[in-house]
Amino acid sequence: MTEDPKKQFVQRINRNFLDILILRLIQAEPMWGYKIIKKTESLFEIKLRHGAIYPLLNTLEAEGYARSEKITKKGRVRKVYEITPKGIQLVDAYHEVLKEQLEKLDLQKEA
Amino acid sequence: MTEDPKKQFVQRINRNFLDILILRLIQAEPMWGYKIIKKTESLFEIKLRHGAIYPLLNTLEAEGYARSEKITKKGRVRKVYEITPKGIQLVDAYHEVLKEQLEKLDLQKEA
DNA sequence: TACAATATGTCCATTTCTAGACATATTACA
DNA sequence: TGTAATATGTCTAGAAATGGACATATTGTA
Repeated sequence: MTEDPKKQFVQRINRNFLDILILRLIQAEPMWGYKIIKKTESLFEIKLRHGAIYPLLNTLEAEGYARSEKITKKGRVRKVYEITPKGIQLVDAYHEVLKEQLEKLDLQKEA
Repeated sequence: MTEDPKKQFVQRINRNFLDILILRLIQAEPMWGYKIIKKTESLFEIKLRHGAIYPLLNTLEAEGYARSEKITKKGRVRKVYEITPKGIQLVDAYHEVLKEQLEKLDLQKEA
């Protein structure tokens, strides 16, 4: 019952801002869906469903936040994604909002 | 519609972490549902539905994150909520997670 | 008198999301 | 040979969230 609240928040953040998580990961280093899943597992101990990841990657590309290139390596076809300038803008906007939120709530505590 | 991405993030955060938003507001200053709605409007330019706020406040109290006191002022019955130690713990956990997330993603960029 | 604002609450149809199954193909390894 | 791992994709039943209506009571104001 008393589940670790921190772990729950990690799950909530990654579930609700999965698009941002993906964009940040491919911003750090271009990668493909399967690797995003593995990376998230090792970084955050969160298992992403591939049934959620692949459609989302296609959506992000269709909306211009990412672009992909098919790369065949040892018979494995990978769709390697990289972030676009529009995607970078989105991630930056997200960071700005987080900062603003924290600032506003700090001011409140002072008042 | 010039879909301002920052405004959209504010909405997403406040929608998905409404419980945390409320706890932070009542941590800064004890208040009641109606005031939370007005405060959020002025602080974040986000309109919260009272149909979402009131049941959530009751849930937060039932789960021990907040406690309330009925105060009648000029014929207006207000349920003034304040945060509990358990609620403070939850907000702290949320902050820690946010910090950790940012740290991990900074490391990635260096790698 | 009537309408806006303050204040709290429930209910429900629609929409959206989630978990997980179904589907396919190659490589690595015991 | 068979199973695990790599790799990408679709589909859907059930769960959850959303918007907004319904409901009630008081105060302030035009």
